[in-house]
Amino acid sequence: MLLVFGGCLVIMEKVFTRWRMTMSAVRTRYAPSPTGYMHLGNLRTGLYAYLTAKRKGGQFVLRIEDTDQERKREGAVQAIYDTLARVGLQHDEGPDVGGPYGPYVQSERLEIYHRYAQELIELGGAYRCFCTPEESEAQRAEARLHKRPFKDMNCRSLTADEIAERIAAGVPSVVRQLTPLTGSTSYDDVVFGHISIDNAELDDSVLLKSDGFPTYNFANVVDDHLMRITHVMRGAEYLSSTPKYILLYETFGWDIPVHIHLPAINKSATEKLSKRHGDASFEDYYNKGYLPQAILNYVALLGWAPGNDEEFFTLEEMVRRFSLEGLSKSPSIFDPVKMRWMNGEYLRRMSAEEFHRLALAWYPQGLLEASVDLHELSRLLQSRIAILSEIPEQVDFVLALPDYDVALYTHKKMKTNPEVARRSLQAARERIAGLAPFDRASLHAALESLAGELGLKNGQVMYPVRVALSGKEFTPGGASELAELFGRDEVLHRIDVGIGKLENA
RNA sequence: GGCCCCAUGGUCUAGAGGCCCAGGACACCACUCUUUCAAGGUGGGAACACGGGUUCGAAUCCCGUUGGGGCCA
Repeated sequence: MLLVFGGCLVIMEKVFTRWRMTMSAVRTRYAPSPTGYMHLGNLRTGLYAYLTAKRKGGQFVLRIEDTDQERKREGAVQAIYDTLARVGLQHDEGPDVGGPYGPYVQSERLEIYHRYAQELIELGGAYRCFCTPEESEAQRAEARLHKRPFKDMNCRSLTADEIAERIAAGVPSVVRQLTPLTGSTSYDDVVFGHISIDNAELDDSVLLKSDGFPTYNFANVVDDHLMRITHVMRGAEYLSSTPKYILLYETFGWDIPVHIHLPAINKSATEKLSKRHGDASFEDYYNKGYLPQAILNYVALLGWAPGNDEEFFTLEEMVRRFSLEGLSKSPSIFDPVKMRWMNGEYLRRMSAEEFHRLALAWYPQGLLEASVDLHELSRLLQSRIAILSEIPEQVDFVLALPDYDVALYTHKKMKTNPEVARRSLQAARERIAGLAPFDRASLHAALESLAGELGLKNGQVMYPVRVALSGKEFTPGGASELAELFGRDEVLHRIDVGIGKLENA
């Protein structure tokens, strides 16, 4: 009778918990480590966390996980703020903006972890371990030999007196999670479904290090609970250690948040995105001339699908369209080619003025001072580049005519060779010298009719002129566009150089 | 090695038993437009890892194999 009653209570409590979870506002957090760079997979996790919260009108919290003091880097926190600001993921609470559940930097929460570690020990969920690193290592090796997880049975069974004695003697200690020897722990992940593991398989991992810092294994649970996080989103690498966190929540008697693990983003089937190759971080791409919005958009699509064929979304649209059902469980490979295409697409879709404003930062200094219509140059460039960093190489011929080879004048499809080119250039020079007005349309018309008069194809005149003006095989814009850009004097000069080359060949 | 997870074209994915001899996008190829190259337009090749079940019917459900990833070392 009592058992039945107890069972009812448990069920009621579960129902109540679920009810409370759905009724209260969604709170998610983004918890990067200040390592100095923002991994794209990480950024995506932050994005999804943001979307999950905002979709339901909830809060998005920024927490700095700096318990790994070795990986900490100067200026890294600022870099996190900068990146979030650039992509538009505005946090409601965080170290810089404050909030009711601070501090939001883990290294400033050490007493909190100490307090809860002590409580956990009293609740039987953890124990003090006095083993030296060498002793622990030996035990671990022993456990491995027997294919058993590591549980420090010696320290687990220390009496209160023994513990007090050692503490009094100043023996350094760590706090380890006390994982059950029997039974199993399970939870339901939104993406991966039901995850279950035998408790016997769990390691007694360190919760609090001897230097007083907590490990991720402990801090994430304490903080997520204290910060009222309702939906935990993180990389799938935590999928199999989450049962240990569940155990912690249960021992403390805390509500278990919804867990959402996200598959990794890799470089290839066997390689991860690595910092070394400069292909892993937001900054890498940003500095290469990729647009924050394009990066965010592309990354959003790695692991999430809206359910239809759309693939261009502003952040606001993503907030509206995002749904956890669209998350996929298999890891994805970052495709730099498609990333590049998408960035180009963003470039092409923006207004000419907006593009020009961005392009300005990539023009060589000399060009900014030259008497060249940069608005016009930008217009020529807009459909021809996919990344802003391609601008310098595209416009290098504008300031100075390269020393090119006359072989350039030979083009099969255009039906030109040095002979034809020389004839065309000489005639074009004459025609252009007296042309008025000197603009693209009249230039085009003049060269076109010139071709007719010479009995040549348009390309047989246009192509040599374009080569003479640029000294390059490919250029943004054709003969008339470039001529307009340069102005008469420069055009005549460059054509003369071309004729000179052809005569000496 | 033990445990957990994953599996649609080269890549990102749609697909939640019949609408699928599988749709979209990038990439690739061809054609087209054309004053070069792009951009644009049109078309094309290309996938349900394998083997067993379940079912009238499976890419979709179950089991196994293979491959891959993660965690613990």
